[in-house]
Amino acid sequence: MKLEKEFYTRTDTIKIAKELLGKKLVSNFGGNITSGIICETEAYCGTKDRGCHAYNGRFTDRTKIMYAVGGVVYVYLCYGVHYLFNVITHIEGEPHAVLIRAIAVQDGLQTILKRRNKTSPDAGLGAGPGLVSACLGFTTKHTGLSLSGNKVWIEDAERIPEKNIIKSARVGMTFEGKYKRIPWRFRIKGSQFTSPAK
DNA sequence: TAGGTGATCTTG
DNA sequence: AAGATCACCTAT
Repeated sequence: MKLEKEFYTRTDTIKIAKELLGKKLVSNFGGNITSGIICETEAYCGTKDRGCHAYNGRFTDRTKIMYAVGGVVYVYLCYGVHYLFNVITHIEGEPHAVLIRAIAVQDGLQTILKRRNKTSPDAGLGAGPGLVSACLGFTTKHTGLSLSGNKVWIEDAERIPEKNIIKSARVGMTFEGKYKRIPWRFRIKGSQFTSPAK
C-alpha cells in the first residue's frame, strides 16, 4: 500500500520521521523499479530549527520547495558530489522535511548495482544519504515530484516499535545551541544498513 | 583522514 | 564577482 498524501501533511515531523523507518522507498525511472527499506532518517523542523535549510525563514530557489504542502520530494546537491533525498512534510508554509539517510536495498538490484558501479551487493550499498540517491537514481531534477505519483512513492509497512528506534543528534551540525544536540536522527536498532555513527 | 566537487549564499 | 560554506563518500 502506497502511503497517502495525508501521511505527509501531518504536522508532527518527528513522528513522521520515526514512522518512516521500516517502510519501503520506491523509484520508477525509465521502467526500472528500484527500492529499499528505510533504516535511518533525520527530521528538519521549520524556520526555528538552526539545522534546517529554511532556518530563519530562508526562502530561495533551492529551499522554496520546503514550504510546499507535505508529500513532495526535495533533492539537493551536497558538496558538489552527492544528491540528498528529502520528503517534505507539514502544511503549506511550514518548511519541514525528513532526510532519508540509509536504506536496505530490496528490488531492482541489477539496476542499483549498475548505478553504484558495483558488481556485488553488500550492507553498505545504501548506507548513507548520498548513497540512497545513488541507488535509487535521484537527482535535483526530481525536486517537486509528488509522492502520490508513479515515479517515487513510499509503501506502508508495520511500525517499528519505539524501543527499537535509536535516537541521536543529527550529523553535520556545526553551529552551537539547542538544535546541535537535539535527538532528531532515528535509526532502526541493530540494523547493519545504517550510515556510520558519529 | 583528507580531498574532491559544484551549487548556493554572503560579502564587499 | 569572488570566496566561504556545505545534512558526504571514497580510497589512501
